[in-house]
Amino acid sequence: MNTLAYILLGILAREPLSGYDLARLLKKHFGPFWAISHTQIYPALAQLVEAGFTTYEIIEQQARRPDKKIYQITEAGQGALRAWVEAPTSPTVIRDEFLLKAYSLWVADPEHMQGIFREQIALHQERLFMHEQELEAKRTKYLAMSQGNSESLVMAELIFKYTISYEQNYVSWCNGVLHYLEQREEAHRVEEI
Amino acid sequence: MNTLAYILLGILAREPLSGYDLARLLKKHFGPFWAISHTQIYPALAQLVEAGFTTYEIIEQQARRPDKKIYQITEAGQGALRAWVEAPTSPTVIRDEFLLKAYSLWVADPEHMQGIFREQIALHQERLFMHEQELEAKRTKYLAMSQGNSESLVMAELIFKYTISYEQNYVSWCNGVLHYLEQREEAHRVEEI
DNA sequence: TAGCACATGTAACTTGTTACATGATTAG
DNA sequence: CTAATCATGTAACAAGTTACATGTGCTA
Repeated sequence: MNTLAYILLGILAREPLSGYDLARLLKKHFGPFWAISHTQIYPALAQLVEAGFTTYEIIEQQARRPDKKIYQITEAGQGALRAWVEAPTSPTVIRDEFLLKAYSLWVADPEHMQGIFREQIALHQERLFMHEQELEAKRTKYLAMSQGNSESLVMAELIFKYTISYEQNYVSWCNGVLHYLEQREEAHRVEEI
Repeated sequence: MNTLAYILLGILAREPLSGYDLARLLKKHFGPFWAISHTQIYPALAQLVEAGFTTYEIIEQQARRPDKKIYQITEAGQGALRAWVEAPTSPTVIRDEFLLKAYSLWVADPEHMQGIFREQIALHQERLFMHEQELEAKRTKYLAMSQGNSESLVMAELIFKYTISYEQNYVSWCNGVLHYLEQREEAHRVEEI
């Protein structure tokens, strides 16, 4: 069982879903911080079934669509998920290609790089906006249901809070570099006169 | 040429180094945000030589140590590096396993999870401290050399600034979750009475 | 005398991405 | 008529990790 398998288990612990639905949910909620393609999901689900952590039932579809397989977590699966959550996590590596480019920024054209940084800022601001909207959506959903499993919703909220602060930090860093680049250009111009 | 090759080029553009030295420098400076093992570095360097982006000279070692290969960036290599830096970067995925565990936090034992979060906080605080120290070291190095390629040092500084703010953000988020867990425990205790 | 620093590499394995494959329905 | 949505999968490839391999000199 690898991380992907536990991600799927974590979602199935909230509600039973098909592989397709899992892919969609993952793209929407986890897209920017853990991209998973459907080609990974299907073998992983088969693995989970083989390990006895999930079962599935085939739903015959109307309108002659391909049959659905709805996956459900088993008790063994819940135990495995819990063990994974409680186990120590090895330190994360960020692996951000853009930061590495920034490290070699000095070899590139400064004016061009201002454009590149503006692009990145726009991208992360868009993500920020998206996450803020999703947080709002979760909040209203949370208020609507006064009973039930509210804790799982609180955790989803906390994840969005993290991604929001992450994107805010990213944008403000990019802005800092951009200001540096602009200032330097200014200084160069003064030198020339 | 993949990202790894350009990372190596980016370092070699600053100073010629051996594979072993590259591995050491990468571990020290890039460790927490782009881990690279030496087993990846050697084939990548061979690839760079084949592409004509680097050359190397063999340095015979005293004390009967294995011979060193010192790699140097070529003009073609500098061009390739620049093209990579100036090219648009596809959006980063964070891929943080701990966040995914947090998403499934509600299935685990709350008291145990407080311990897990305290561990993470300690880890990231340690990293934060490390980065702050390295930033200081870069600053003194930067002030010491009044001439030369100061811009590459400025960029290295900016990277450390990013990692520092990243870790600060991470720690403060973990603290938020921890407070939530503590509060919830408190509430449960009151309920019981 | 055990382990670490130096120095370079290969091979097997795991994980993730891209391309391919099928096939109906519905909206623009 | 083209693209998107629904729905599941396989296969080839790229990237990254772990284990193995060699050999000396220094330190605890």
